[in-house]
Amino acid sequence: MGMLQAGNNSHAMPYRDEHLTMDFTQQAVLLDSERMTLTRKEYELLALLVQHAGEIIPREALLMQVWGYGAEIRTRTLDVHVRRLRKKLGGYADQYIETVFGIGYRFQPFHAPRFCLPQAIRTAVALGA
Amino acid sequence: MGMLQAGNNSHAMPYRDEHLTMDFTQQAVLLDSERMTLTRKEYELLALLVQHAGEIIPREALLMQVWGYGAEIRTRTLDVHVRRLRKKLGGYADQYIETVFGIGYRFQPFHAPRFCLPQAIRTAVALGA
DNA sequence: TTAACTTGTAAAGACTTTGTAAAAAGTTGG
DNA sequence: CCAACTTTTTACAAAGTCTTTACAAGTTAA
Repeated sequence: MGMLQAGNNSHAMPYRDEHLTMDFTQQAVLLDSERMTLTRKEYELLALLVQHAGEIIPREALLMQVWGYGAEIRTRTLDVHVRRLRKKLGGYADQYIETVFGIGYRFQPFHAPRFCLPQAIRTAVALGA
Repeated sequence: MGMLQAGNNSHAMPYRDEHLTMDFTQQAVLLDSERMTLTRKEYELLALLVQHAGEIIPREALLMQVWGYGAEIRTRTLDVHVRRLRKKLGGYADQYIETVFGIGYRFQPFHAPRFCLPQAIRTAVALGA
């Protein structure tokens, strides 16, 4: 259902749009064909967002999945990491990582249509599943 | 799955890119057509990295495969060997041997702008999936 | 509008990991 | 045994990562 999958998704299908490519097997990210070097936490955060592209991921879920924090922990480290990610995404930052006030963040594929299905569903549809 | 193969890979396919050639049968390495003389450990380290080009190899795996060390052993000998390898790779060192902080090292083929995806996935991508 | 709350940002600190040079230890062939 | 070469250790230096702090800026609801 709405649950985020836990654990290692290194076998997930690669993500690709006009500017961003993400290979979860090789833990490699390209932005306009240039290698992006991300720290581990940055990578895990981006991976989680990208693998749920189009979905709002609550702060709590991110802190849970990436940091293992429970709901009681108060920290600003997520914000700091989002900021660094955005910086590394350059001019596309605002396009890609959207803040959903009071809830969390959402990754949007580049030039996402107004109504956008999550990556997993789009992939399934494209494959005729 | 993600396991590194152990043992002797002298029969593996040779590696070749714009600057580097590696023949595992003859244990011969050429850098810009010049023969590179590597010590045994240097050769084994480079061979292991090259045979898994594009993949991150954890320090532990390298220490296991090349040195036979277990996870408990603390040593800096891997770093020293990487350094000497890089020195012998000259100006291409940083291009070829990437440090993945907190994890290990990764050999990248020269000018590898795109991911090397498995055949099945490349086919799917090519078909527009 | 204002008060309460949420997010953005810069900078600093604590800590861990990696790089490097040099010396010590181990190995090999003559 | 000696000399040359290879490998490992040692001891720091350098670099990287993550978190917190403190405050600015933005958002919402009354």
